[in-house]
Amino acid sequence: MPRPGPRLRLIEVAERAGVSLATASRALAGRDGVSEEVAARVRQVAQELGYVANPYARTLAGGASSTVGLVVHQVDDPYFSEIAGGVIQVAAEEGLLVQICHSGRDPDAELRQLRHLIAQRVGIILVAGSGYDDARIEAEARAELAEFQRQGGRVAVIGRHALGVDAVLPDNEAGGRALAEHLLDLGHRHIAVAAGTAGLTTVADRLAGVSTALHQRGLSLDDLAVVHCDFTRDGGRVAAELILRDHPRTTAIIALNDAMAIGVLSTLRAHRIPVPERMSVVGFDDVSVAADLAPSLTTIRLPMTDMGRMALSLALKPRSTRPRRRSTGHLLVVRDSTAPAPTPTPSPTPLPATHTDNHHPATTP
Amino acid sequence: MPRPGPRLRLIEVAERAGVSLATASRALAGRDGVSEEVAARVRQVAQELGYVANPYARTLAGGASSTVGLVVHQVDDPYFSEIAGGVIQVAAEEGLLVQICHSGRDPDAELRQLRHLIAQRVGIILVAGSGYDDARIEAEARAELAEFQRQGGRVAVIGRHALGVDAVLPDNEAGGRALAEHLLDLGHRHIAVAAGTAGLTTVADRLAGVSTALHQRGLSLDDLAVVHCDFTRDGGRVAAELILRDHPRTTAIIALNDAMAIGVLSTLRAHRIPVPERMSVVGFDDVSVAADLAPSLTTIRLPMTDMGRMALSLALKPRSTRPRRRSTGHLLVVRDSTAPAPTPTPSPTPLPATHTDNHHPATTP
DNA sequence: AGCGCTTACGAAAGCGCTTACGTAGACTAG
DNA sequence: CTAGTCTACGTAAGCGCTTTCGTAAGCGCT
Repeated sequence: MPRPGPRLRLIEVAERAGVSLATASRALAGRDGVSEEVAARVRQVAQELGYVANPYARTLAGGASSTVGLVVHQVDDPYFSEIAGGVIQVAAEEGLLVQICHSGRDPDAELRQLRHLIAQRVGIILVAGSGYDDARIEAEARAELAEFQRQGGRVAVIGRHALGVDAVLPDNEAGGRALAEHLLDLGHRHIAVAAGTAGLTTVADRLAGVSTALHQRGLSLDDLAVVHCDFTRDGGRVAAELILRDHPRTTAIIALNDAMAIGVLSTLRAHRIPVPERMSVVGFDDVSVAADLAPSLTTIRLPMTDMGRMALSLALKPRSTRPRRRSTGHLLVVRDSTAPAPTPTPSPTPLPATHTDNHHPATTP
Repeated sequence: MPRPGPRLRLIEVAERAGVSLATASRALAGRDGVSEEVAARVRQVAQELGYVANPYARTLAGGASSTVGLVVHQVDDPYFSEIAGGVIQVAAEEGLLVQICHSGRDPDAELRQLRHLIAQRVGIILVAGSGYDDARIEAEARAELAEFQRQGGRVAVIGRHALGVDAVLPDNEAGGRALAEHLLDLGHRHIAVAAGTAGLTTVADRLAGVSTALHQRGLSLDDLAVVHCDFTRDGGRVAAELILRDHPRTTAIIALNDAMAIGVLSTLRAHRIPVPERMSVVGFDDVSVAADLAPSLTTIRLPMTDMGRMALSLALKPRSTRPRRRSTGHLLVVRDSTAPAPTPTPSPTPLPATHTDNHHPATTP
């Protein structure tokens, strides 16, 4: 088993292979200008010696930096940790390093992190998480990233459309529509939305989908109570309290992500409101615990891990003239938290919930 | 607002401040040998220009690398993502970068990642997650880390004791004991353990705690059914199936982490076995969803985020002669998944569960 | 044979920083 | 007043790599 000595340098490999430093470098980088025979020998020696190039020297000397910077809201949010998992998988396959930093869903902090990553000369920047409804911030971020790309950096984002770079776009609008249609099909007419902070584009997009569905069914938006709180579990708790207080006729709550849905369920449980018999609840994202809640959560499945993989794969391709876009697709997963709307005089035996999937697929397929 | 130009170098800062390159370097690094007056001027200029040192050049030139490598099983496991969150917090405060890689709970992969990080010349290595009951692997890892430290690297681990480095040690044994005592107090006498893979030290330690508690109460281990499966939710599912099949008298299941507990609950629900009325279930870790499950999960709370913070803080201190150890402490959190053991002839109205905490504390305190 | 062209390789110049080492000038000591 | 000691700073030598440039050899062509 090759044990890399204290500091094994390329020159050692080169000498051992009987070639010059330059040739060894070229051989290992797969550049041409080296005969296949010599290249093979160099690789062989490097392998035997367990040589790993010093990335600092390599980058300093002008090679592309092999580290990818990933900006997320918080890694300990399941949505982002799954994305990060996907990114790390691909990075490992490609021999890249992943640096993770937090934006804390704060536009200014995000911009700072972006600048920091650029100053650190990472080769690839990935930004995950909603954009902001703030023209100044978005413009600055856009300019910063454009300049970074002009200097050879590669960028991809997940879930934002206004940055002029390759993007993986979750089906927010379509998912919102599917959620609303599902509830409408179940007969709900008094629907409330536990929405995240106004100003997040993800929130706006999902909400737009909900509105569209209502419109198409000829319902006015007056029937829709929208409550904006934090885009977190605690925000969901607060939102549910507000909905119960201000919109007592509500029979279904759409939480715009699973974290909020968990908060909503928690509040409903505290108020002893049976779900789904008296109140249906839906979430969005399908984080892995959604299937294990009680009741298990009807939600929109987004392929978070794949989104992470896709984002890095996009960034790895040579840059195209126009920004690429990849849609994620989505899937309505109906579980136990939704049921037909209660009739004004509640039926003694409520119908069982429509039920297509009670268990989450294995986490390690 | 300072916008770092294409490539702003230290020499520019030095010239602008009217000093030499060396002086500028010393001033920014806070070395002495520079008058406070000059140092202040240099810092001032650097600030104005938005100068950020090129970390590759800095590291190559012999300065300590400012990146910390974090090895976890999987970031998308809540246990590890919370730890990672803590590490990232401290890193941000200290201006460090965090590189995350996966070991996949595979000893060989972990060793590879370790070597890779060392080859990448990170300055600090943090390893989170159980150790392995494999003398060869542990010895190799130990040797690798010792050599890394000999060359000035800093290391801290979370949850492993055999590596001869600073360690943050979760209260696995004590937690296991507390769990078992809780169930014994509730009158359970036929207890089963859904244990993770044999060979993980975390599993062994927690199990040891359970055994100790049984012994102290004068119970033989024959009353304890231990089933080893994967240390994951799916492992918990399988374990529960086996327990139901092979140990039908069981009235309480100790899952050695929350992931397994979630799997256990899932299987019990599928079998329509009421929890906690007919079967009590406990977990370990208190991941943030534990409070939101149905029933909410009685478990041992470990301060994962703090563990991450502590680990990096330890590594940041100058190395001590003997490895430091920090215990995490633990807290038994009793929720709704545990209740008194059912009497052989089940009482018509089972007692309500002991109940001290039904809600998880806010995620962003 | 002589010319240009290509191919395979080596020599050497940096990349942007840190840090020995050298050297003024300002002291104290004898 | 000279020798020794600090202190504050500049000069220059790398850190380990990539890459430009130069060159010798091999090829086909006139």
